[in-house]
Amino acid sequence: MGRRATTRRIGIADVALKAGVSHATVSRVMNGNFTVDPTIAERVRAAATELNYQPNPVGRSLALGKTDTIGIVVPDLSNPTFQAILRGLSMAAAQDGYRVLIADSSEVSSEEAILAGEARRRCDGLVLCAPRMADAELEELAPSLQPMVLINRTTVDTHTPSLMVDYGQGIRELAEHLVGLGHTRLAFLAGPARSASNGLRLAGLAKFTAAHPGIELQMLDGGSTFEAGHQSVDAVLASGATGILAFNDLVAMGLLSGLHERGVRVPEDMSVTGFDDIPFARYTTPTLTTAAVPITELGQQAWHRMRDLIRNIPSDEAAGGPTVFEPKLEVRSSSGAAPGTA
Amino acid sequence: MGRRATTRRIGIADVALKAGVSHATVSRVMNGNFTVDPTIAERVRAAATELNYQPNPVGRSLALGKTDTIGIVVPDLSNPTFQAILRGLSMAAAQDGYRVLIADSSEVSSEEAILAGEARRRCDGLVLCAPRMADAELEELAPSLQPMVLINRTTVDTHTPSLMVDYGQGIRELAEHLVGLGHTRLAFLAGPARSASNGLRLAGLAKFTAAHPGIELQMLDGGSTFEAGHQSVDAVLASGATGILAFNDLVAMGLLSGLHERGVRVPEDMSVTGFDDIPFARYTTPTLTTAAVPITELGQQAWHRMRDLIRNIPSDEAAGGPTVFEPKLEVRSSSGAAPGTA
DNA sequence: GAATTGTGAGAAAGCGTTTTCTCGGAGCGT
DNA sequence: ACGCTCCGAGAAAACGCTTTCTCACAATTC
Repeated sequence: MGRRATTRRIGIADVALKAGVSHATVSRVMNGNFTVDPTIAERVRAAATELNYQPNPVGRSLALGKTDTIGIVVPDLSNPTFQAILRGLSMAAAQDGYRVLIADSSEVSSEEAILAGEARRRCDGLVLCAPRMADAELEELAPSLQPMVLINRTTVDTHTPSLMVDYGQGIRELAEHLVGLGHTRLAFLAGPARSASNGLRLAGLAKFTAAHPGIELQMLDGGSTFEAGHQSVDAVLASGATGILAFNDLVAMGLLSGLHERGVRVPEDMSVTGFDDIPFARYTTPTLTTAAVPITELGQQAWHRMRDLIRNIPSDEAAGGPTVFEPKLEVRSSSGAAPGTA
Repeated sequence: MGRRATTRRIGIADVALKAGVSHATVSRVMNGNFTVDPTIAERVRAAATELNYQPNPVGRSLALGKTDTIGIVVPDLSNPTFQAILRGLSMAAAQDGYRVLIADSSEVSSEEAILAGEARRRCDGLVLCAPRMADAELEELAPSLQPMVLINRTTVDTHTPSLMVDYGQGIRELAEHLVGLGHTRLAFLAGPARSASNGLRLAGLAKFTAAHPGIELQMLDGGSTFEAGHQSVDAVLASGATGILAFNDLVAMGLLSGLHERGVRVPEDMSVTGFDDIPFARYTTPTLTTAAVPITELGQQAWHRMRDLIRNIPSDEAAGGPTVFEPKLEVRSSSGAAPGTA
């Protein structure tokens, strides 16, 4: 049995004793059950405040079968995208009296499954961002994680809400934007190879090239970080491209920084675009043209889906497939007319 | 009693039944208690894996009196500083099998106390970042939140570990750095008035001015965000100062961006410094001179202190006052010789 | 005035674990 | 062979709460 090392925290029993009633009555009073004589209720309340009684949430959770907590699994907490999702989720959940437990898988996909399971068991639901997890594993895991909301992933079973960002469309719009500025030689600074969202971008770009046979589009290896962008300066310059589509804003910023060091002017000599529209994108020099993803809102939506799942267990109005967020082209000053254009 | 709406999750009882033993034995096996006949242990393990049994952490927590979870209260999850603390904390705690529950007070200091209490009750300990909370309230709250680790705050009672950043020293070094570059007219773009860390910076600057009677230092109202920095361009230009000490990197970046729009060259016409050395500081244009605070490490340290608190309840080796982190001057290219200097 | 309904509060049964207590039985010494 | 110790496993209590069940007592009705 649990040994409480220190002086026992004061519990419902202490209040009951002090008020001269039973535990049950104290519980009823604390939960606003009105089948209690006002006189007694007052006495209980007085005792509770006097003892500064605070119900133990663990006992409560055990009895109620719920924890008022949801978990979120993210691959990397240092990534602004996941920070924003977490923030949106946390704020929205807090509005409804729920807390958020975080689990950072550190990009280790084997950890994702374990962390997800552990987090789920401690919580009433799970928001899963697992971009690297294999489809098969996700599919297998999904049933045991319900209720769950997926970010940028889907399962075949329809009752797992899914929030997707249309990266393909976004990157396409950015490419079109560059073409509209007269660029004919483009390069895509790709993200991590096994990233699901990178795959979506590639698919979008495939459509783009199909629609624009005259435009050259090179694929450059990159990554998802500042450093990756910074280190790819040479490759970018060697490519001869004048319009660069970076995997995301971080990469674009790294690239911007590297180009500045090399004396390459943006956008006069070269145009650079990001993706995500993280808060910093507005304040780079030059300010960054990007595709804005309403990430915080996405986190918020994740909570709303989760809330629906938790509340009306039978209702399944979200069966209309994944909710898709369309990125919005955000033209700033890192993109401009191609060199040699009037 | 708790009604389980859906089909009951499989519990210890199911395993016991299948293995033909008692709950107790299953528990013993699951916890690696070796006073169990290996034959039976194997049988139990087989039953457990076959049923895919996963112990319910809530029941476990109730029995054990611990949750293997710690809480962190932050004033604003969109602030990179707190994101970094959270990350360091979360990663370090995960190493030891602990999880992190987050509570964002949204800068509402009245919320801080309530959130802190709620989080604490659900967890084994609390890391508190409450820069706006009144000293008296903190002092009053502290006993009920133990074990607790404070960030950038202290209590009079000595057994609450405290992690402090020496903002005063950091801002002083930045100011000295600017003076060393020949600047004689400086301005400090202050942070939120009630912020504890802003107070520390002001104290540091007071020492600075005392030591440098010949140097002019103006105090400008600012804030703690990009926007604040961006909006203070006019005030900065009007001040006539050539060396600007921004409250933090965010403000510095906003200012940098605003100055660029106005055609003011940095560092040729004006030097700008930040504070914190957030990851982005390396990639601004120009790269930002700042005082580096090892924030992630601070989060990590917070966990280590917490771990000590949780493990050896009596031991109190940390009684040597708060741990102070000294910011390290990080000279980059946003600071340079004062205009008109050889 | 006796039977019936209603009301409010205590007793007790969970929720799912861990751990103490207890006890049957095997092993050993005399 | 008897008694003692030791060991392994089941019974049961405990963790702190919620909620059903139950029952005493008061209030109504015929």
